[in-house]
Amino acid sequence: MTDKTRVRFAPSPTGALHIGGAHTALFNWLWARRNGGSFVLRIEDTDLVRSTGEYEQTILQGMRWLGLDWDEGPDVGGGHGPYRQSERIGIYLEHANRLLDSGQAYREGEAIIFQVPPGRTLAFDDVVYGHIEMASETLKNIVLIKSDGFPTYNYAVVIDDHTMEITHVVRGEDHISNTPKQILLYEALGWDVPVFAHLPMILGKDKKKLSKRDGATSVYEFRDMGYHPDGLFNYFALLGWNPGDDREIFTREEAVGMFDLARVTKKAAVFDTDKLNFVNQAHIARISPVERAKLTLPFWNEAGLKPCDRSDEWLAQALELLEGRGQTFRELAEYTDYLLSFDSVKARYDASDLDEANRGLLRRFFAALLEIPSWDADAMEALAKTWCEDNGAKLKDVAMPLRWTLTGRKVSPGIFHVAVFLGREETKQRLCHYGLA
RNA sequence: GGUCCCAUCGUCUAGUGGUCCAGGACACAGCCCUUUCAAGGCUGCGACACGGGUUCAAACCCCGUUGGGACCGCCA
Repeated sequence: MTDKTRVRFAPSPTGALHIGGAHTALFNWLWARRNGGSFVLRIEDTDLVRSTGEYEQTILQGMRWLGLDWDEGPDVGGGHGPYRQSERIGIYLEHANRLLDSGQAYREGEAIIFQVPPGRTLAFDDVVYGHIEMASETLKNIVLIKSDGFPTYNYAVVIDDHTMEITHVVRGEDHISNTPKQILLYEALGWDVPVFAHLPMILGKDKKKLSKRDGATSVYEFRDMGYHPDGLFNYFALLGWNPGDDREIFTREEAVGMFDLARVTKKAAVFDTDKLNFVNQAHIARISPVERAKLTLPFWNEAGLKPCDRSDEWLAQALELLEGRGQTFRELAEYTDYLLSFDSVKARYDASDLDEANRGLLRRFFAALLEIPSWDADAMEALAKTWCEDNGAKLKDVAMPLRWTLTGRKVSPGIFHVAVFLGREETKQRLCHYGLA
């Protein structure tokens, strides 16, 4: 016997780790860590046709990426195994036979079916949804063991949660209707019922269940789009829960310290990419420049920008130039492409917007700029301002063309800071390429 | 169809009978800053689904309506 909190996440390996599953896993993890309890990972692979070992691995990797570590599971073992339902067939059969012997279940062909007793009120007090009850006559008899010898979900989940000594069953709201059936089985087996906490569903923009139409649905897709696991974690935590004050940006550890199942909300939540982007941006901002560069590496590589030619320090500084611009690592890579490669500039800009009058003015200004004694942003800006004043021009008349020739874009960080980062020689070469120096 | 669940700004939410002509965040708009875009600051827009009760008093309690959703599989 133990009074230690034990929770579990029990995915079936029939696909990647999707948003709903990740959300459920995260809340279980939070509750386990908050209480110093154990987080158990159980694989519900009794659907022979759809389950694969490959998907199981994908789910495990997705959880690791999100930072959800488990204490017991198919890969790490533990004192309550095995952790794959397909390896627990004997246990299911043993208890099904007990039910057969006591006359509470009957055989139908190869299957074993539980006889639902009439006149019973099945009630439980959900941590999130409160008191819920259902009359037993609204239930059909429950198949325990299928003709193929494998247990059904509603039966296996009861056997497993009890034998694994799960104290809190934290799962999606779509299981509320299954709970009365499971309570019936707990009682028939003579077992205590665990605490139930159902979590609100996560919906797509159309307020329907998330589907392919809603874009990314597996956590891997978020990784590949450039989200930081801490950002996704933070956003998921905010879906159906809040700390009770105005804090919205927090680390995993901070969330553990604040989490409480009693503060979980009941209403289904719509997944909002805008808010996720905001939260992710905040997490990108709080990590160190070196870490930021490390996480941006794959996206620079993907864009063919050869970050390996640069030092870690150089890459970190390139990113620091962005000063908060960019909501994903993918955007960080995109917004710094001109720093790593002049080719990306040439592909975007051909200087065809400049007429001879413009070029004349710009050549005179850039000549002065390239001669500046100290290659420093403040000095450049000061020089540019006085030069423009003396020549009847506006600062943007020279700043924008400089921006275009250096970055190939109409928006960028402060252009003199870009020039400083690029260096006097590179700046000169880019200006020369466009015939402006 | 049966059973169950849900219902505050476009979205995430605070709110558990008076302190709420409803607070925060994202998004959106405007202003400031400014060489552009962000970031930051300020301002604005914007909700208690509807109808009945209960009460001196209701976003909060009760009933109904409407609208969503889930489950009702030898899927999980």
